[in-house]
Amino acid sequence: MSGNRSGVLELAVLGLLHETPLHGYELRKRLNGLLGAFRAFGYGSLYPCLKELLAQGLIAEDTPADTGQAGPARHTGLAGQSRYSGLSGQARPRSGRRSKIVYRLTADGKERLQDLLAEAGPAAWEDDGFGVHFAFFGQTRADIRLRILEGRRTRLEERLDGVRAVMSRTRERLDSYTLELHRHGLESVEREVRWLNELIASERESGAASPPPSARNADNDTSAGQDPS
Amino acid sequence: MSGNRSGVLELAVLGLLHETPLHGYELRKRLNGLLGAFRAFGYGSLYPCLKELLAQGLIAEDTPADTGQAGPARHTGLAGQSRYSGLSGQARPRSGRRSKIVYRLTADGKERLQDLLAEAGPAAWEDDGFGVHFAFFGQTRADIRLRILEGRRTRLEERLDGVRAVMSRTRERLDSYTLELHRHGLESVEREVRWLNELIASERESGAASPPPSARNADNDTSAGQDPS
DNA sequence: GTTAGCATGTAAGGAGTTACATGATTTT
DNA sequence: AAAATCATGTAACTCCTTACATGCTAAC
Repeated sequence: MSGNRSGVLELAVLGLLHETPLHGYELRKRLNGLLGAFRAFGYGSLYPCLKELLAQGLIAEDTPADTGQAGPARHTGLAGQSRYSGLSGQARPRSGRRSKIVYRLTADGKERLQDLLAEAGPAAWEDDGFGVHFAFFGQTRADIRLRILEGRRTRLEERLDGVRAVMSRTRERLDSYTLELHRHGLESVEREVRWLNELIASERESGAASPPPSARNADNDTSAGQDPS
Repeated sequence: MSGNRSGVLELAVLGLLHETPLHGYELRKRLNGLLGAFRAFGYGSLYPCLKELLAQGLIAEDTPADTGQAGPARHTGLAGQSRYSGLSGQARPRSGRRSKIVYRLTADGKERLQDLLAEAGPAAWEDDGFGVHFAFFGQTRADIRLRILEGRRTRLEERLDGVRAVMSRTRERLDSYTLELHRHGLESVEREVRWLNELIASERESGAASPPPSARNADNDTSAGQDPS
């Protein structure tokens, strides 16, 4: 089966494109802005990902005619119908010549994004996955947010237990550097647990009125509408 | 060009085997004890790694009290030893055929380990690499330790700069969750920088007498000697 | 007498990474 | 006109993960 891209990148790309259509280069900058401290992607990761999302029909190339502006989508160029098919023979048979390729979410892509955002399992608790999911909490249902935060906390607490067990079991064998590493690691994890506790508390507080379990699901306009402001 | 294993695992395995010969199963437990909070490996990673280290001649199967036959004594059954003291001791089978394959470092392996420990470049600054290198600081030369700590600190400070730049550049575009993610990430990194500062200070203090640049290199007992029972 | 834990592996593949290659546009 | 930066891509590779397959042995 072809690469079932289910990693961090897919969610990040779909999430960003849900906000506004973008071309690859700009997308990468926003990506690294969004993920900031904890993850960075290069073009060598991004473009193959876009290629495959395109192949799966989750995103589409935006033809110059239909997006008026959408931020940096200025294809002022139109520049000389130069050679677009150099070495690899495959000419890009799209209509207007443009130097940028602007991608937008398709209806399928929006659906897929919703699925990913509704995912509250392991993929959303692990280090990387959690970061991206958290970054898109603004688009995530309140009950899912809570489940993810709690799942993450549980995950970290298991990790704490494991480390503490090791530390007491093998106390005398560890040299001082290893010990210091564990001490610091433990402290970091404990700190993140406290952070999660605060977030959970504030989620519970602000979401006290909203019903968690109801099958609320109301956003899929299949129509193209990338609203042109 | 077989897989030039240059990742976290190689160093961790060589480092652990330098302390004492071990078989795979036990090795993995120590591995996950050593790396504790920040990394975990399964057998599916460990055994292929051992296989390749063996092929490269960096480790060797230990034939304890070889009872004559067996050539390549791969798990020839009927190990009749009494239970060894579980997890704490390395009192292992002192007689008969083993069902375990005990690995030890070869001379080449020791050399390779020294090379890896002397590495103070990017591989030793990145998240994973740093953790392992730090875990073996006890076997690392003092000047290398310092270089690694400083390199790591520089790396983190660059990251801080990057995130801060993004945060001020795109201030109004970030929703509150993304902002909170960045805030927390920033704080975590700042905390690690402070930790590094303390470590660096204490390294400088305690190592003030030792000469940093001298090519001191002094440990190779090629003699084996495991099975202390 | 069957689970639970010890012990060793392999095949397939996932999720990117690195290094490279090329051109267009803007700035100096 | 040169340099910087914008912009898009590919091939090969790395390093590990998942799922599977197998058998021994100790304990309940």
